[in-house]
Amino acid sequence: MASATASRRLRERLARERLILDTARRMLAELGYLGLNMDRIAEAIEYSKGTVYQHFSSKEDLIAALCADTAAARAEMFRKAASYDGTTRERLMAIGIADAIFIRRHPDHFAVESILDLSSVIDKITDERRDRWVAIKTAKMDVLTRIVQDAVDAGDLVLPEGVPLCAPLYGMWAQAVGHSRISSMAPMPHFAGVDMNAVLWTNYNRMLDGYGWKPLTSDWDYQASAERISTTVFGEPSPAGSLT
Amino acid sequence: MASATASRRLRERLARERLILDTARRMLAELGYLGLNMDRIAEAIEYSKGTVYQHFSSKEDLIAALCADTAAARAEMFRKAASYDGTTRERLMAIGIADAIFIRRHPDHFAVESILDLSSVIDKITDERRDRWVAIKTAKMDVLTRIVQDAVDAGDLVLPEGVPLCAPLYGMWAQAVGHSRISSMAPMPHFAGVDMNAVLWTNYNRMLDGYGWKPLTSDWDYQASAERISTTVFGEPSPAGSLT
DNA sequence: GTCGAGAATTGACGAGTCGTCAAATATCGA
DNA sequence: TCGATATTTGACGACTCGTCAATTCTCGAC
Repeated sequence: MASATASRRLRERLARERLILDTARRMLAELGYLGLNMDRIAEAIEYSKGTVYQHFSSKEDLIAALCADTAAARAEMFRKAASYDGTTRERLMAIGIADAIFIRRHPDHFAVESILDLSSVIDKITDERRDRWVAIKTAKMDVLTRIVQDAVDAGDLVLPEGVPLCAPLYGMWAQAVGHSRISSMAPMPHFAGVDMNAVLWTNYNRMLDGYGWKPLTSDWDYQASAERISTTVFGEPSPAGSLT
Repeated sequence: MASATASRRLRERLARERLILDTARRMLAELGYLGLNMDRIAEAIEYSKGTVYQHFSSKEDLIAALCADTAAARAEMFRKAASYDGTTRERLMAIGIADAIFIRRHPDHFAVESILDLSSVIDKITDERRDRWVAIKTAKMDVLTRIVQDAVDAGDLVLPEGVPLCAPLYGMWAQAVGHSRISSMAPMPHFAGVDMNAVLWTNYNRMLDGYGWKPLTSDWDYQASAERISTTVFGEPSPAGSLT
């Protein structure tokens, strides 16, 4: 039965790929991009370097795989969050909460992703992996765009003439990206003692209030929503801090 | 007269440093971080590699110098913008405009800065240069915090209990950072045909409206403000696009 | 004009890493 | 047991970084 052998082979291959990924993730967190070393990885997993290159075409390709690994988990959390049954603004909030919980679960994901943002790095990964990477991002945007569309259809949100559907999303996305970058920089004295995570949430709400996305903060207890979403969808306490 | 010789020496040294920086910037834009090569720089400027290392202690140190180079120009533009004589919200807007014009003038600055954000890279630069880098960032935050303080003092802005002064700044900063990062990624189909720069400005205004920072968008022509600030302070057309 | 001490410049070199590939080894059905 | 096929190996070539002993240059003193 040839297929039994083939299936075992595949299983072993996947297990080894997992081993490489886990080892690389640990090393990357510890030593950074420049410290990550293919020879050391090979040594750590007790295979030769050639075998590592059977799985990943280059060091950068391996990093991209690390990224895709957590990004898949992130996309799944997005999907789950989007199915939350509430107002359109609560559903958008659910995505934000999904992301915040994701960050709590995978604190070093964005440090890895920021390596890939260097154009000279992304140029070195295989085409399939790059395509998959773009597909994941696109799927997330689809989920989000759908929520805005629903809000407009339901009359919760009225976008002024000339403002595209993606505008409020873009505001949240840019803030989330900026937040994760700033968090990974050297701490600024101006932010000492301030819960920047709570500030991020405050700013989300201020912006959506500015768009007039109903129900407004003044008419709804979003603190309670955050707790409800967190526990219902993810079974965890809210990551949003105290909203204002 | 020994000082004449010394002064000429210094001048020559500075000129060569300029030459190295300009060459490196061009190469970095063209070939990316991984493509940038100390031997090639030395060859291009027609000096030896050892001489390049007289100026910069490592490849990463050179990149940090590139960054500091434009960052100094940016800080100067911030300072100029902050002195604009208008409402507190216009003054904040002036900073945003300064930054947008800066991006227009130095389109590849953030690509360079993002290299430095990799922790394993910043670890390799000299202490003085790192300190200078942090000092520039801090100075910019000082300018901004001052504007928010003035707004609160003037009664233009009332921050709810528990919201720190830096909150609205953080929202703008995070969006600016996120925007520059997203812009340098592979283009998303959801944004095709949309002027993301105009969207960024829309979002700034929505958020500040959400904070109730007076005068609100509904009571003031910020389009006109943008044009006025751009021409008055920088003698250039507004980079904000059409605001909504 | 010449000299020589000290400053500036050079580029060969050691160390380290990436990615390859011919050779060695392991697997598995006949 | 055997041989064809799949898998693994690690020595190797190519490349880059950063160093430093050797070389060249500079400039004031005589």
